[in-house]
Formats: sequence, structure tokens, C-alpha cells
Amino acid sequence: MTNKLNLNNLTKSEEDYLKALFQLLIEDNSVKVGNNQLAEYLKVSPASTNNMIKKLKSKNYVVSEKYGKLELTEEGKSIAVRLIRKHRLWETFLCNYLNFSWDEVHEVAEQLEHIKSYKLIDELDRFMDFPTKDPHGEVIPNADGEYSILPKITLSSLEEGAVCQLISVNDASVTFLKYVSEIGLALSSEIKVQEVREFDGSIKIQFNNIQETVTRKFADNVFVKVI
Amino acid sequence: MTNKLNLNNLTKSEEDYLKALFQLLIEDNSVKVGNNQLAEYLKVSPASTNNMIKKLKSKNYVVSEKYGKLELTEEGKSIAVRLIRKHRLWETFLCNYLNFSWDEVHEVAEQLEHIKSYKLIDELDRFMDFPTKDPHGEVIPNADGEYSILPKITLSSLEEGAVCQLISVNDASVTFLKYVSEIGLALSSEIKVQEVREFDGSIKIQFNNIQETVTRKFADNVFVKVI
DNA sequence: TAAATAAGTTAGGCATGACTAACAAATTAA
DNA sequence: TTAATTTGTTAGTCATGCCTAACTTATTTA
Ligand SMILES: [Mn+2]
Ligand SMILES: [Mn+2]
Ligand SMILES: [Mn+2]
Ligand SMILES: [Mn+2]
Repeated sequence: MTNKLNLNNLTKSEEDYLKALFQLLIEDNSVKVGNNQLAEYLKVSPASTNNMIKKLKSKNYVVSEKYGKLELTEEGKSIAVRLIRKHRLWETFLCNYLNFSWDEVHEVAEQLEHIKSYKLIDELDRFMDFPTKDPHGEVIPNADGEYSILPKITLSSLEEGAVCQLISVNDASVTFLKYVSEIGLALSSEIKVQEVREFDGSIKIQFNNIQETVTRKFADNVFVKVI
Repeated sequence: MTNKLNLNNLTKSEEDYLKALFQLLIEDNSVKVGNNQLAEYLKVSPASTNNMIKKLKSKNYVVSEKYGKLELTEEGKSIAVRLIRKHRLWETFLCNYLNFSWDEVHEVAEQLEHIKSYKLIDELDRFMDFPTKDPHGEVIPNADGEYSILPKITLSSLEEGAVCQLISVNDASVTFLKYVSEIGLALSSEIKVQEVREFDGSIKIQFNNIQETVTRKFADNVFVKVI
């Protein structure tokens, strides 16, 4: 008898769409997420998202009115959180046990998160002794799908003179993550905003006796807690 | 710059077909493997295999003449061995680190073997200190794709009075593997063939002071080394 | 060797998930 | 409040990988 528990019957694509919607709606706390925004986020055409949203609505994972904003049902959210949990646990495993650096894990985790087996992920969790943060500082949901979603305050949103601590980073860009490590920044680094330049939005920061000037784009990808 | 080394550009299906062909041709050492045989092995229709074989021929992984037997090119073999290596390393990981039993690993490994990342599998190999056998007794190819293919002598092929050692088992059936453990058999068990019954092919065996009668079908799935 | 059977191929169809191009609705700016 | 722009939808196409039904070729067996 095949264990139906492992099969939620969602395709890789359906899972990816639900996860993307969750990250836009809940993790980024957006007021409105529209069809085109989702398309851009997933790097597919609006026609594709329109199509998939139709399908996810018929399966009761998504709710929306024609021309209206997209929303997730509880079931849709639950699937997304499960995916996020898997993604972050795998990233943690790759970093802590398989010598991956933090800029190498995301791509592989994007694949691993679609492996269907409850036992696999719960045992992996146990094997690592239930980690709570992934290599990029993101909170890992527990087996019940519970986790705290920290407000995403970007380094770029701070004023001159502010002092903060690096909490997490946007993990999707390899070159960005390499850059972060290269200049000596890491999770928990204490950063002082020394100067915000009107002209181009670049920011002069100081940390561990290092001074660096970073672009606005860089600072947009660094999430901090003000202290 | 994306690491193209991780992408051999094969779909999951293409990989599965090449692996299946390899297992029929090389591991089972068949004289001839035909289209329908491959279809039956993969549980798809002959039309499907016919189609895929066409595609694999155009990509130079398979060679065959119309109505002729199927063969793999070196490149085709190499892809298949890489897949087998991944499959068996993952099975080993699941058993040795994540509390899976040997009857639970195959299904999940069927998914994990398609994850594309050279680093992942080589690091997993290193993490486990380069295991040479998977939980079912099968030899794990090394990073260069080298491994010894043991001749598959089935328990059912032995004569009365023969004494042998259990080397490996067919891993694809959950109920079979559970049955093996249940009666107390395991890898390395020393088995004596006490009686082969003409009537139904059933075999009376003895091991660790246990006596059992097993069916021909059961004995077909047990691979042994005569001692 | 001719008929029966087995093995392999082809044609046509379906589901999934992409795409482009054309169009419609909603929002924003003039 | 109309026009421009943005956003969303629809229609039609394509690739992949599966299917069934019908057909062709090869192999058996009588
Ligand atoms: Mn990630
Ligand atoms: Mn992450
Ligand atoms: Mn297996
Ligand atoms: Mn195995």
C-alpha cells in the first residue's frame, strides 16, 4: 500500500507558484499582489501565471476575483510553508554538513524542496537537532508549520547614524552573497550607517572596524534589526 | 555565472530511461533488450518507449537499428552510472543517518537521484566516508563511475544442498523487503538450501538455526554468493 | 512454408506548463 | 473626463511525455 501521505498531488510548478505567492503576500507583507507581479517574480509570462492561478483557484489554494488581487487559502498557505521549511532545512544541511557556502545552497535547495516525503524532512530536521535559522538568517518553520516571520527592515531604509545588526539576507543572488562575505559582513554583524548619499542612494557603513560604501541595491538586500 | 557543469540538460524521464536500459543491458547482462521489454520494465506503453528511444538516439545516448536491439553509447552508460551512484548513495544516507529502513529508501531515492549538482553528491559521498555498498548490498559506483558489477546469482538458481551467503536483494518491492527482514534474513546471512520442491518451485532454506520455506518468486529476488 | 503470435512502429490525442500576440479592464495623468 | 498607461485576460501555439488503436515487421510453430 503506497503511503498517500507523501503525495499531496501537487506538481513542482504548482508548489513553486504557491511558495512565490506566500513570499510576496506574507513574508513581504504586500498590500496587493497582482497577476503581473507574480509573473515578474517567477520570471514567467503573465499568461502563464494567469493560467496557473486559474488552476490553483479550482483546487482551492488561491482566492481572487477577476482583475482583483491574489490571496491564498489556509490550505494554500500551509503548502507554501511546508515548502519553505523544506527549502531552509536543506540549505542548512548543505551548509553545515556538506561544505556548501551560503551562496551555493539556494539553487540546489530549489530542487530538493520538491522531494515528496514527510519522513525525509522530519528526519533531516531531527538529524540536525531542529535548527531554527537557515544559512541566510531566515527562520525555519517547525514540523507544524509554525514560525515567526520577522519584519523585513532593509539596511537601505535606515537613516544616517543608525546602528543595527545584520539579521538575514536575500538568498537568491549568488553574486550578492559572495560580495557580502567578501567585504567581511556576516549574520549578526553590527553595522553603523555613517552616511546616506542623496545623489545615488549609496550608503557608507561601518562594521568590525571596516568602512565600506555600498549601493542602494546592495542595501536593499540586507535585512537588519535596529539596536 | 551559472555553473553549466551541473546541467547535463537531461529531463527526469530521459535519465530514467537511460538508467533502465543500463540495468537491463549491463547489470542484468541481457543478450537482447527490445523496445517492449523496456516498456514493461518502466511500466509505460511500447509507444512511449519507442518515442523516447528515438529522442535518445538523436542525442547519441542510444544506438539501435529499426526493429533491432537497443544499446547504449559510452555517454549513455556514463549518465546511467552517475544516476545509479546517486540513487545508492542517497539510499545509504537515508538508512544510515535518517532512520529509514531498507524497504523505505527506494521510493525516495528515485526522486533524489534526479537532483542536479555534482557537488551535492560528491560531498554526500565524502560525508559518509565513501561507502561501497548500499542498504540492499549493491555496489556504489565511485566518483569516476567505476564499480564492480557482481554477477547476479539468485537463490532460486541453486541446487539442493548448496550453501551460500546473501549478497544483495532486489530493492524495488517494499513488501518483499519487509518479508525478508521479518523472517530474520539480512545481508551476509549464510543460507543452506535444504530442499527444492519440484511441484511449485518452493525452497526450504536454513539460516541462523531458522528453517523457512520460501516461494520461487521470493528466491528470484535474493542474490547470493555460493560458498 | 503459411498462419499465428510476438515485437516494434506510427498516427492521433491528451495533460501540463511554457510562450506570443491581441485584446479588455482598471488605474493614472493630463 | 478623456487619453495614456498599466494590468489582467484570452486565444492560439509549442515541447514534453504519456496514452490507445491500428498497423507493420519479425519470429515461432504447426
Ligand atoms: Mn534559498
Ligand atoms: Mn535561505
Ligand atoms: Mn533503489
Ligand atoms: Mn538499492
